[in-house]
Amino acid sequence: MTPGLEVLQGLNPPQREAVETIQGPLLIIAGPGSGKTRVITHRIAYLVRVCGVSPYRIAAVTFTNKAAREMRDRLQRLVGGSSNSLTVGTFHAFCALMLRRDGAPIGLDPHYSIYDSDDQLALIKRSMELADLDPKRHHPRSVQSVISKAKSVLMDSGALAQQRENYFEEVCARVYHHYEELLSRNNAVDFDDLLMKAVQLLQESQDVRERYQQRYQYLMVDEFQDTNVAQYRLARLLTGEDRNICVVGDPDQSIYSWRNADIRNILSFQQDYPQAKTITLEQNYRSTGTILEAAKSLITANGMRLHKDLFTENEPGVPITVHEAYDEQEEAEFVISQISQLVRENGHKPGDCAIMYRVNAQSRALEEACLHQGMQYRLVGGIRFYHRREVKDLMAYLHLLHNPQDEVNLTRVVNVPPRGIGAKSMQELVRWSQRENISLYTAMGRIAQARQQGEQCPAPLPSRAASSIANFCDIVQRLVQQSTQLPVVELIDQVLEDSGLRHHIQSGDDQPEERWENILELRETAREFNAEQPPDGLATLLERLSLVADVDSYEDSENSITLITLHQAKGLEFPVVFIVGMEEGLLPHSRSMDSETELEEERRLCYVGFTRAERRLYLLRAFRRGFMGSSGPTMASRFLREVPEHLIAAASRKVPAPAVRIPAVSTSYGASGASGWPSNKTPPAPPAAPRISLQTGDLVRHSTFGEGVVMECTPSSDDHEVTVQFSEVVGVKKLLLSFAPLEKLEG
DNA sequence: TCCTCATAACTTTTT
DNA sequence: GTTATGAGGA
Repeated sequence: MTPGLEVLQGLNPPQREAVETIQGPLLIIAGPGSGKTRVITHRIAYLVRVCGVSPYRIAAVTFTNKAAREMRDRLQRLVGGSSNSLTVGTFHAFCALMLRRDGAPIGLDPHYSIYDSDDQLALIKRSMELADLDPKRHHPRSVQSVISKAKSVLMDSGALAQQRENYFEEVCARVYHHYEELLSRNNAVDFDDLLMKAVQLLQESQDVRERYQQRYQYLMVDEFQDTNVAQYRLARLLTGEDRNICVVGDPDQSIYSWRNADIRNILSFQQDYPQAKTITLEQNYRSTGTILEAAKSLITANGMRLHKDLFTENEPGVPITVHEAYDEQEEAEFVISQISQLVRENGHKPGDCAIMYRVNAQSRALEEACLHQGMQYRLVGGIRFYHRREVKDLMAYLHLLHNPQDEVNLTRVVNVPPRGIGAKSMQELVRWSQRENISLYTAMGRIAQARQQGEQCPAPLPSRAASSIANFCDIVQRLVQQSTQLPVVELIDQVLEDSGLRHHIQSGDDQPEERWENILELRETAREFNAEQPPDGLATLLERLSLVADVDSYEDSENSITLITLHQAKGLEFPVVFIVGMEEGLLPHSRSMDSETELEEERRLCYVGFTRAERRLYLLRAFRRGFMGSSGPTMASRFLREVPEHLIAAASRKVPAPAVRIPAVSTSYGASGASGWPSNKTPPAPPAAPRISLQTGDLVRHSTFGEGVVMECTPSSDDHEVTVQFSEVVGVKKLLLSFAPLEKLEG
């Protein structure tokens, strides 16, 4: 056999065709569990080992760091050491590096800071002040989203001003203009800029463009359905004459349109490259027949879709379990006890099991249940590590040292820990620096210098404030000097000491141990790639840390179950999957329910959840769910109804219509068993009052109207309106559940 | 200037 | 149930 040809072994015909198609544009539509990553990595291995292409000339861009890392690991195994010279990374990381190395033609200083969305928001608020806008009238967040959206389609403020469609966009364009100026004055770029400026660079500098095009002869784009216009444009710009671009995606798993991902890129691709070959991967290797069929039924409810015919040769497996709990506590307790049972009786490990939910807030009840039942768990995401205050503070110091023009980060740390430079002093200082037309950092430098030379403070500041500022400035200047010489870990230690941050955190009364742990974790991360020493160590560290999400620190552990949002679960797989909160308003989310396209995205999200499961799938809902403090009744998710009845375990019950359970006046049926409640016996302690649950079709008895059938049960403010068909004489009555003397009949 | 307390406002998903 | 903001007092 020709050396290297074993990379073709074990591939099915379409997979093999995808691997062997190396010339020209290629679109791979890859259903869930169809071996997508396998195809990408084997295709790269094929290029390197069979076709003799230098790894240096191959780039693979992904959407998340996690995907990039996984790809890198697999390639390492397939092509060995030379995989190091492959370019594998996220769009953002790729752009950040390109801009740092080659950003000069578009006037970018390589020491630029990268602002995350929080920094972005802070700067937008400042821009709104400059534009004389009342933040109460226009929500900074909405402005942020308009600006970000504009950037994602490569519109600058001028373009937005021209193409505005309403008054609000006009306002945003004004803010955007100030925002652009502030960014450039701070020598900073936001996430969107990384893409937009990279495109700008490639468009405007022929030299840079040609260099990159020559270098990258083969480009692969993973999760293509999640790319936005800027990312697609970037991919096209990187693809030179050879047009060896291969994009892989699944429109049915597009769940990031809110982040301006544009499924239409797939259509554009076919238009832009009419000669492109399309290969569809339809065989699923992951899930049981039952799970796949449920997922297929669900997704066919969506309108516009690219046709796909998924199939599997796997066993049908066990039916899907649908469980209806009373509230989220019971839901959580059920899930955890179910997992314990699977571990005891079915030979599963806790690590096989994942619980997925729509919003992070849902993890709380699950965590409590884990604690309660002594189950180890790993929470993915949540309050993100890099968003924690102490972590952001330390990061802000590091950013400041690397880029002293960065006023967002300067402002953030100037009084952390408190050193007597309050809002008032800063306001004065800003005003003075503007009059003098110098940056904040320079202004501070002047004050410090005057002080050293025993001169009077040049700025109109109280002497106390002036000396605090001079002090702070001395510290920062000293650290800036050290930043180019010390390895990053030592620099971090120095910062922690000199700034007083360590003392501040450790002596604070807000969970000092935990916060210090977080600092140490950051320090540990820095130590891990300490191999990259100064002078570039700090830049690399900042770049990486600015672009990582927490999924990256995700590690398998066979003793812990996984708690994860549906979004983050994309790309993962688990033998056992629980999806909780299958309720209208949660999944689909209430903010997506009034638009058909958004609703379809919710359905795709649900589909992503279903297709993560290999062997067992559990769908859960609660009749009542806590909602910002108070709790209220819920309606079953329409997605539950889209799962064919015959795939669901007989023991579990499926709700065809809204059902509620609230305290009732009638007590005649006593214990909870009588209400037809699922058999698990864990009603949480407090609810002493008997409860009644009604759903369409239930038989009830009313003290005056007699027996009837429930037609409908809808929640109204604090109560429930029940429509009941009584005898022909009585007719249909609408009743309020809390007042009506209703009693549920079994049968 | 800084800290405490109260109030409001808000929660989708993330590079 | 949370976190961001504001007023008022030390």
